[in-house]
Amino acid sequence: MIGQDILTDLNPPQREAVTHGEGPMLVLAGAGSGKTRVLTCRVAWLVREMGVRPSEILALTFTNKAAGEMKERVQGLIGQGSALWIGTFHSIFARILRRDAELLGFDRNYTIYDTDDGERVIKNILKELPESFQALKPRQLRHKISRWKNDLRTPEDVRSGGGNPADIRIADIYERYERALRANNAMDFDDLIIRPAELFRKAPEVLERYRRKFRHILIDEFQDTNRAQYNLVRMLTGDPANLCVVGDDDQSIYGWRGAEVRNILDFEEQYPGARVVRLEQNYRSSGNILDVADAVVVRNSGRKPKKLWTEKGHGDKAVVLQCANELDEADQVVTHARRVVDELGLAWREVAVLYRTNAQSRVLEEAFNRNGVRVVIIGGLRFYERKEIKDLMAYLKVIVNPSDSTSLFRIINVPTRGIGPATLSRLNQLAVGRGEPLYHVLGEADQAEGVGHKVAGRVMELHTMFEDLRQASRSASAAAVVQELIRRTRYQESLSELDTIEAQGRLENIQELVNAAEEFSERFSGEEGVSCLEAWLAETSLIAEIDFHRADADCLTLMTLHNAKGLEFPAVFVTGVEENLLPISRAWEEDNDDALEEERRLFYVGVTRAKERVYLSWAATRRRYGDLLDSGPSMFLRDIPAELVENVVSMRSQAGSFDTYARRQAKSFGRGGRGVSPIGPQPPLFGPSRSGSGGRHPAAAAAPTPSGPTFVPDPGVDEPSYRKGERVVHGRFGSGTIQDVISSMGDIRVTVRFDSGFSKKLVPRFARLLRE
DNA sequence: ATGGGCATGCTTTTT
DNA sequence: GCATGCCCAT
Ligand SMILES: Nc1ncnc2c1ncn2[C@@H]1O[C@H](COP(=O)(O)OP(=O)(O)OP(=O)(O)O)[C@@H](O)[C@H]1O
Repeated sequence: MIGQDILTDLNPPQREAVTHGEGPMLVLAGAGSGKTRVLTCRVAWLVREMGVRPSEILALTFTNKAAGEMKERVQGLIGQGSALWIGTFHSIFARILRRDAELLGFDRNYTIYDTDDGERVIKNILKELPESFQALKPRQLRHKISRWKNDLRTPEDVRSGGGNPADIRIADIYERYERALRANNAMDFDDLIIRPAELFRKAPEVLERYRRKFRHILIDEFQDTNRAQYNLVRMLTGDPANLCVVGDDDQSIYGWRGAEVRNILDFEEQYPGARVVRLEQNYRSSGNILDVADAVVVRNSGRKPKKLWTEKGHGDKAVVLQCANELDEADQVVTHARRVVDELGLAWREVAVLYRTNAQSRVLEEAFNRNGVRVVIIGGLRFYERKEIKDLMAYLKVIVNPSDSTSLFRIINVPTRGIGPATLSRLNQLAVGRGEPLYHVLGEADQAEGVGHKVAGRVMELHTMFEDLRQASRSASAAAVVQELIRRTRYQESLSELDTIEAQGRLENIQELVNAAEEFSERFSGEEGVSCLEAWLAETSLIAEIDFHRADADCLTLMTLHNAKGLEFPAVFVTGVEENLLPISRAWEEDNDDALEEERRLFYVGVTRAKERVYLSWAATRRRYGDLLDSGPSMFLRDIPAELVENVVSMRSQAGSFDTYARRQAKSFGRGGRGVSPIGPQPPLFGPSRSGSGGRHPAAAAAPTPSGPTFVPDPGVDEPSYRKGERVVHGRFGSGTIQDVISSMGDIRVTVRFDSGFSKKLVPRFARLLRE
């Protein structure tokens, strides 16, 4: 039978999806059911059996790593594949944009700005605005603007949309931001999705070209596409739409960045006549693991019901680790990781430790290091976000795109070369006066008013260097340019002279960057009209930390739950399964049930990464912002049937409850030291266990403590009731008036209108509100 | 121009 | 609690 080898390892519904002919198709299925495998095999099938040329297939994945793996596997099946367009939305459309950027008023060599660059632009804009704008935070502004862009709202839309007055002011900043990016010949991440749609509208012939080119479009992790991405795909698909999307609404975990689950839920309406394939057999996890994950996610409303089954049997129970604090938790995780590696005969690379926030990684990392276990941490401070790396990249961006003044500003005096703020402002004045980018006046620094002879000379020297490197970059490899850049800026020397441990680390990173450039240069086979350096910059701008993740070193992996999506490990630890952490407390934001549901899905994603064993750990107290936070087990743990779980209570946790008890006693009786009784009452495993946190916040420290000998704290005591119209003071937001009081899920939430004009929904228990 | 000292904000997740 | 960023003194 033809195509036999492609279909061999597929079950009947998978085959149905792989061999589906023309027209739209949705593969909607739970975790580990082989969706990604379907997509890969389908690409191979289209080429081998349907006569589709590789260059006519567009496959969109969530990460570059997933794209690489898919490419590799397809190549294995069809023996070719370099012509395939497989990549992330961002990298594919960055490429498409590069070709026709001129039609949008950008140059082909445009720079891609990351969030940090975007914030710099906003900071610059704020400098030119009156005092009343200065309280706005660049970070939040950038986030807000990004959301608007993803929702396809222009500054005009925001202004006329009848939003609150604050937003209308911010629309001005938004408009300036867009102008600034254009002046810098730069695009941010959102532009990479929005601008192609703009291009297609402006130049229908370009759209037509790509429509004809991409006869088949396939999308993985469809539940995490946003509105702009959906729109783009909609434009590109013909009629009938040869569009195959694959996803799981239960794994939608990027709502906070604009992803729309509705894209997948409404697919059948949007593409009438779409074939829907459901996969129900899970090949990854044992039964208990699936049941644990299901028990939590089943509580979500508005999901497409689905039940996975497995041939693997129940397998091991999930192990719930109750710990005293985050240090204890880390020790427990290490101990059990050792044990499971031993019991199941695993390599360290087959174990993953997951957490909700990057901040949790530090304690875990240290515990593993102490115990001689090598770990690799994904995320947190990313390689291409380190200062020394960003500096060098900024030079390269200027070489490729001289209009990029944001990058030029960044490095014009790094390492220091005597071009101080005064010089800079004069140069800038000259440039602005001429309506040119800063770079253009570097060569004539001696013409600028008030710039000394010596300094002007240095500026012109810098200009010469840029020009030389620009010249060289047309033919030389990226590696050669980087090396020459480092030599001429004396970047390494300037670091070595510092002679600190920190500088040592930075030097190593620079070496690492040179290696990366070399590796790329060897791989670079030449693209029409694109230099090696340009191609390398484009790639590095869109790289994610997870893309580096390789299975070669035998290291245990530490990463966030988000980064774990799409991966699988024999043993998985989901840590910090506590109230306020998973689900995370969002006391400072608008509350809605959607957020809680997304937390459930995050838990679901984490648990379903496990093949054989899953551990769920929680700590009774945890240090956060330097405050001690009493949290208690996550509500998710309560949803798991007892028979699926094995409970382990750490030694310190047993002793710790006594400690806590003693501390409370000491507090309420005004005595220090430990209690006398060696046997403290045990706290209930489930149920509230909170108190005011200590630390630098007087409001919290003033919380009353329970006085009786029973341990169960009285939740009413430290939660004074609030009334509408009452005046309160918040540590950060200042004073305001209570607008509304609601109680939901056992929490009291108040809406406060602060005198500064902002309204916030707050949970008084966390928000440290004081009465005025 | 550097470096120490202080203040601030941050911890939700990232292409 | 930590990291960054700003200010001022040198
Ligand atoms: N028909 C099959 N027979 C045996 N194993 C399979 C089959 N289909 C998939 N698998 C295996 O099941 C595991 C999960 O597959 P895959 O990653 O494609 O699932 P997925 O649906 O994309 O998962 P998730 O949504 O959780 O990322 C992989 O190890 C894969 O090799």
